[in-house]
Amino acid sequence: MSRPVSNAGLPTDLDAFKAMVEIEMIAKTANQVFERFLPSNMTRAQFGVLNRLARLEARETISEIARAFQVAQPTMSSTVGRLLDKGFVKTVADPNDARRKIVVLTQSGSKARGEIVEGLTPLFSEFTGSGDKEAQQVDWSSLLDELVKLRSQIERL
Amino acid sequence: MSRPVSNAGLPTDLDAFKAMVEIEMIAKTANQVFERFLPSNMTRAQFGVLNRLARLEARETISEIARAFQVAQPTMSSTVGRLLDKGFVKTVADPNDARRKIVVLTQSGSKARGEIVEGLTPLFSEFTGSGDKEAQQVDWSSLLDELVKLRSQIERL
DNA sequence: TGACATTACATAGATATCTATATATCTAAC
DNA sequence: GTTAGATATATAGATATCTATGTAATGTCA
Repeated sequence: MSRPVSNAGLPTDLDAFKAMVEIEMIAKTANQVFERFLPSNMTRAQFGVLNRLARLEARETISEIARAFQVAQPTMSSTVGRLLDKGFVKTVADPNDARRKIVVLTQSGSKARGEIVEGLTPLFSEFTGSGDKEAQQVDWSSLLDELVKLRSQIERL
Repeated sequence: MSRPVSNAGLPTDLDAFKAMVEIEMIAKTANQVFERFLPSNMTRAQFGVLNRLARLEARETISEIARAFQVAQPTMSSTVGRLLDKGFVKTVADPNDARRKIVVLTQSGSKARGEIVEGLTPLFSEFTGSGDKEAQQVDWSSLLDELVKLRSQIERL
C-alpha cells in the first residue's frame, strides 16, 4: 500500500492553498454583507459604476468603465443599461468620435449614490472598529503587505 | 470651504479598506487563472462539485452540496443538472426519503476530474514555488493567520 | 483615396447566481 | 389518522458574467 496523495491530488494541506481558500470565502462573505446595505433595486455592479462616476466626477465611455472594473465590454453595456432604465445615468454622444457613448451621472443617480454611502457608514464603523474584546485583532498593515505581494505573484501566472 | 471628506464619503485611505479591495482583486484574478486550466466545457462551479464528490467519496444530496458551497439550492440544482447532461454524475433515489436525490459520480465524471487535477499540477507547482528571485516572497503562514482572524471578524457582521 | 485593421458598442446565447414560489414528502402534534 | 409545519427539489424570472459575432466609425498605410 502506497501512501495516498493528500486529498486526492490537490495540495490542500499547504498554507498557500488554505490562504487562497480563505480569500475566496472572505470575498464571498464580504459581498453578501455589502449587499445587505444596498437597496433591493441596486446591485453591487450597478453601485460600483455609480460610485466610480461620482468619486471621479468623470465622464467615461462604456469601454473605459469596463476596463476599470476588469469586466468585458458587453457586461458593462448591460450594467449601464440597467442604470439607464432607472434614470441614474444618461449617455451623451462624443462629438469627437461617433462610436463612443459617454456615461454621465444624473441628479437622481448622484442622490441615490449619496444615500447609499450614508447608509454604509455604520458598516464601515463596525468593520474598522475594534470589534469584540475577546476576538483576535486583525493586523491590517501586515495583512495588506502580504496581500500586495500575493497579488503581484498571482498576476504573473 | 470645508475640507472635503476623503473620496466622497468612503474610507478608501484605511488599510482595512485597501486590504478588502486587494482581496476582491486577488479572488477575481485567481478565478481567471484557474479557469484557464479547466476544459472549455467545464466551469468552476461544476468542477467544484465534481471535485468534492471525488475527494469525499461521498453520496450527497443536492441540498447538502449547496450548503457545502454556500449557494442556494436552485443554484446547485442547476449545476448538478449540467453535470447530469454531460454524464459526469447520476442521481439515485434515496430509499429512506423520496424527496431526496443522491448525487453520485460516474466513471466518466471521475475520469474527467482526474484529468483536470493532473492538468492543475503545473499551476500549483508554479504558485507555491519560490517564483521570481527579485519579487518579494509571500509569508504564507503570516498571511493565513491574518486571513483567519479577518474571516471570523467578517462573519460577525 | 481606397483597402485593411482597429476600436466602440450592441446582440445572441450560454452559465452561475439570486429570490419567490410551487409541489411532493416527511414529521410531529393533536 | 388528519392536519400543520418543515424539508427537498423544481420552476420562473431576474442580474452579472462570459465568448462569439455583427455593425458602424475611426485610423493607417500604400
